[in-house]
Amino acid sequence: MLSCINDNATRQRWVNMSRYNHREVEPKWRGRWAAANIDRALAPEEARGKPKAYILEMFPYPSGRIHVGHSRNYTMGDVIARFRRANGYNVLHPMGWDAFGLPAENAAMERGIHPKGWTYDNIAAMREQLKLLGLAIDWSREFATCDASYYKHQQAMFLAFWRKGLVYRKKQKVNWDPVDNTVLANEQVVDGKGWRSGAPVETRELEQWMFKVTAYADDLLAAIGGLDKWPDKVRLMQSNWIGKSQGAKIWWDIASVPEELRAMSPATGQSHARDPIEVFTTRPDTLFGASFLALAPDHPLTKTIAGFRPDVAKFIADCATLGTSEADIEKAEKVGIDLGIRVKHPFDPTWELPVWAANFVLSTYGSGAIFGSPAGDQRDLDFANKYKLPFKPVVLPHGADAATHAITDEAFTGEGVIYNSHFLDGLSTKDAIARAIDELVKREAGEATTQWRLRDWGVSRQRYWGCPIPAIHCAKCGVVPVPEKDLPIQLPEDVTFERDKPGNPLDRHPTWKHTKCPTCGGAATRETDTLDTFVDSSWYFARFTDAQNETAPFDKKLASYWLPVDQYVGGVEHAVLHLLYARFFTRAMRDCGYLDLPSGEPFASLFTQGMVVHETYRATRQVLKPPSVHQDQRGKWVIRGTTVEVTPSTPAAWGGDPADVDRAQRDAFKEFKLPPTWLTPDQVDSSSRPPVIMGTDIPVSVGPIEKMSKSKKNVVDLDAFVTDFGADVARWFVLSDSPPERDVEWTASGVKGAWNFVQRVWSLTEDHVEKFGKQGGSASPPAAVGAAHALRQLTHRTI
RNA sequence: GCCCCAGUGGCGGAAUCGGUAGACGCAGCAGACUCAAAAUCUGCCGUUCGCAAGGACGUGCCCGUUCGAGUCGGGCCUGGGGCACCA
Repeated sequence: MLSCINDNATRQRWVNMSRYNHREVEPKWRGRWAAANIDRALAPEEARGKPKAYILEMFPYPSGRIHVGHSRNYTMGDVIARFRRANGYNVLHPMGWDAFGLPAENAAMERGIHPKGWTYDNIAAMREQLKLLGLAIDWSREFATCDASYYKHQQAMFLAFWRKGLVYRKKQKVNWDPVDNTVLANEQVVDGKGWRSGAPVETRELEQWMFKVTAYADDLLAAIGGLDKWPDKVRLMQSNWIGKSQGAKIWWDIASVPEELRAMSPATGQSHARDPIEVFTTRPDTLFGASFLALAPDHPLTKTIAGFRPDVAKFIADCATLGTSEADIEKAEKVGIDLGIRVKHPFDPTWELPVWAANFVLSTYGSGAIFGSPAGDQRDLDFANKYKLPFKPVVLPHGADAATHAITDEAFTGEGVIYNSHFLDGLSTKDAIARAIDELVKREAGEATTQWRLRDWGVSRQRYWGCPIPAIHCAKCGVVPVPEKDLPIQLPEDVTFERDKPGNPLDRHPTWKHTKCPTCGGAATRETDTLDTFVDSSWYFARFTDAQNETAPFDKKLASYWLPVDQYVGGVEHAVLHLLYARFFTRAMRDCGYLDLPSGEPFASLFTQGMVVHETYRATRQVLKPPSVHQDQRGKWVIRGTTVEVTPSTPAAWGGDPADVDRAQRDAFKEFKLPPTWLTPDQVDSSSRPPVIMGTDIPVSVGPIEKMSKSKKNVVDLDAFVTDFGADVARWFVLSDSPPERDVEWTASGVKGAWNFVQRVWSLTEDHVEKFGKQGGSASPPAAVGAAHALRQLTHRTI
């Protein structure tokens, strides 16, 4: 934008106009930069002493079109990349596409198109839009994760992880839609029902592929301390997610069980009628306040009881309709059922406690069983009160009187002095925990233990549009890896997505899964699960360092030169999962010999940018009459002078389908309904209050200011904006309007400010050139196409 | 429900150690210049009472610590992100 104008005629024209014409300037410089190839990262041996700088923004999912909300992330990375280059760094600033995922299959199902075509079409459109922004990106390294040339390396790495013992198979719960006969993602479960079928969701257990993230739990936690260029909030979220807690395992001996359970137990070996129940607790100091044991609905013992108790079976089924989302499970009303088992208190064998199943106990944490100590835990207290289970307080807050302190509706979760607890009386919370564990060990009723919240990563997806898992199921040899020479296992393209053909298209494909066992040569079937798309994004940053490599995921030397990423920029919504998985994957790649990176940390510095938000607009429901409504070129009924669609009501004289009515009859429509749909900002005139539909006086209701999203239609399309105002206005606005880590609200007044600023900068330079003329060599170095020239422009840009 | 973050004029925000709340900017309004517009320049710009001088209130809410709180402590409220199959 500050670049001098070398072309005299053009300059004269603009000076006369005295106005910055982005429609000429921006394409011109984009073309020059592309021709000079200034954005190409240098190979290490070319760099000759330049320090490296790897700048990366979280790569986009190709959902369709880019709106100005997306542009902030890339603009921030772009500014850093240009600044580093101007400072003499060898900069790697690449771009690619996180291209596998559910939306492509949804589009395929809804519109009868192929996920592959949909995805690559979107990529083509979005690439052109991104280029309009004039980003300093090394496009020679572009790839999409759905390219077989990318995922074949992912398959090879999967096999390497498998050999290293980081891959295993395990039963996992999934959401099952009994009508569509398909596995549902959590977002596809709405109020406990499948989003398409509306049928109550069931949970099923499937044998799934797992990555052993917990093998690195200690290191993933400890290394957070060294990530000093990460935001504190992200480090805290990661620590909490890994969730290391010290506590105790306690084994509760069985006192009595229902007759049916005793009868079905074997005389020797493991038996639910005899084996103690294991629970994990961080508060063994409150053991004397125990009131009950609670098991997860899918605890093995609960399931066994359900075998002869229909009420327990129904309880399990009811819990299953909540789906697998932890948020849904914990928000549900706390309910439980007495399993008819009694256990002995570890410190007093004459004290018997009931064993319940409860919907708030998670089978995925600890042993899937807890002991309830109601006075010290709100959930336990609510549960005890609801089912009239007796309890007593055992922690006396500092300053409280033991004679009068009582717990009714509100638990006391803080620290204090233990009382009502025999040998623990008078101890502090901390001392009582140690003392209780000593006693448990002495009585062989428990032991100290470390518990992690972090679970292993289930990577199996029963979906088509993902990376095929390179495994073969053989009746004789079991599950065997695909030999590396047979990679890639490519997705078949002749698949169908009709709704009435349920399940995974890979699984029902007539030929694809049938193959030979690589071990015995007998008939065998391929694994039809594909990998979680988080796997694709767990190593793409390494692929960018050597994106064209055909024989390996990347050259070890190149990856070791560029990694770690010096500045990673992305949304805080990825603060836990994506970043944690990438940290795991990098360690796994290191330990499988792909990478020379002792720390195993992929991102040295992280920045989480704020969102771009915008007002939302909704049409207010009303009925319109014919003159204000007409049919546009596509045959849709719209409000005259707008693109807002309305629904024709059936004419009074005709009772059939409106689509069948002939022209004359259509003109006879008496009424059109404007439903309360979301409206895009360009359909709304927001200069009047209340805002109205553009070109009409129909009022619009203004909704909350939200993150720009397709579903709320509060998006400003990038193409149209750049055509009207230019990329620099868009870039300047998203950078200047608000601190980068905070949200920025896209407003007309903000755009005007950015526009005025760009104009002012332009006229400043224009005036300068007019008054003082060009300063010969210093303003325009002789080697105008060389790096010096580019560097000078970038310096100007960066100032 | 649990974990994390944010709340200050019309808007973005500033106030670095507890010491004049609203720097700076955007938008807006008024004026100058201009045939006119744009650009530029000047002025006004938290709410409220007042002719004015000046006063009162004011940093999401309540309570506390302090001579003094946007800032420190406790308790809330609202909005946003995440909760392991959206990406």
